Amino acid sequence: MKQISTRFSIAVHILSLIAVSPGDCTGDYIAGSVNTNPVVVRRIMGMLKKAGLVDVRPGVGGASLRKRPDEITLLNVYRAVDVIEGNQLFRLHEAPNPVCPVGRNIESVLQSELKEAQTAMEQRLSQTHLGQLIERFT
Amino acid sequence: MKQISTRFSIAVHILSLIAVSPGDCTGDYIAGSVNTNPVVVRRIMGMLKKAGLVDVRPGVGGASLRKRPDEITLLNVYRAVDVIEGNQLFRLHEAPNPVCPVGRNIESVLQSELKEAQTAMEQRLSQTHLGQLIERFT
DNA sequence: CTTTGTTATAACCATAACGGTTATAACAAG
DNA sequence: CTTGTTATAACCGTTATGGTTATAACAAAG
Repeated sequence: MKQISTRFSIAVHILSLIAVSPGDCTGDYIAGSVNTNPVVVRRIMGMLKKAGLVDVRPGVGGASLRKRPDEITLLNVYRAVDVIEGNQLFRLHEAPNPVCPVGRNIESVLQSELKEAQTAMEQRLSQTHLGQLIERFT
Repeated sequence: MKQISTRFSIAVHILSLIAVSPGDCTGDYIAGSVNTNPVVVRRIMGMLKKAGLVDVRPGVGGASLRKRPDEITLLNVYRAVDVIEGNQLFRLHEAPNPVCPVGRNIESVLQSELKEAQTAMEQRLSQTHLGQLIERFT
């Protein structure tokens, strides 16, 4: 991966729209604001639904939040859209040579060290919630 | 991206090997410890060289560090192997609809917020240096 | 000068993620 | 029954990735 997928930023966009104009949030309307295909939007809304963040029903247009905006953190969204694999931001090369002291230990050493870096990032994501963002969409 | 490329973890592996057994660090030897193809190793060593971390010369086998292990942080390595694009971990969807208040502002709002999360991660990477790692390869 | 072991790099390939697109089915309300 | 919607499968072009082969250039030893 060169970059984390736009699914994340699109998901934040979607949730912001629902928070701001709960009335008209059909897939097509949202797609118009995001500037992408409605199917892309619905795919992501399906993930947000599965994560318990939004309420969408087949057939009936419009979506609604299942939590208050200040209860939805960026980390919640990030997790919902399944944007990194197996909750491991860093991929490690596999099966280094166990005969070599470096090869034998690098996996566990890096694992713990990189996990801390990942946690620092996620911890920062958890400090921002949707409520703070929509204040800035005036 | 689902995950950050193994180039990063392989680069740390390479640098650790050079720090620990400076003598025999040919591309083939390193590839044996990493358990991959020598060309993959040399590609990454080329990046480390370009970043000024390592000294390698065509023809002559063996590599050496250009800085002390405690002067090489994980962030230096991470930057050297060019593992994320344009120094932006998070990719944003482009050209949201400027007519919509959300579409008009989401880019800048997310940009600043996500940059902070990214910085938190990188800041943590910068706190660990190669010297600390090789202590743990006993 | 030639041989040997190396670095450097281009080229190619299979795999997978991504985001867009079309098509089809199912559902709800008027 | 019609209309507008959600849900989802299927396909496609683009790109990153990591492995592989091949070729050139270089340096040291003989």
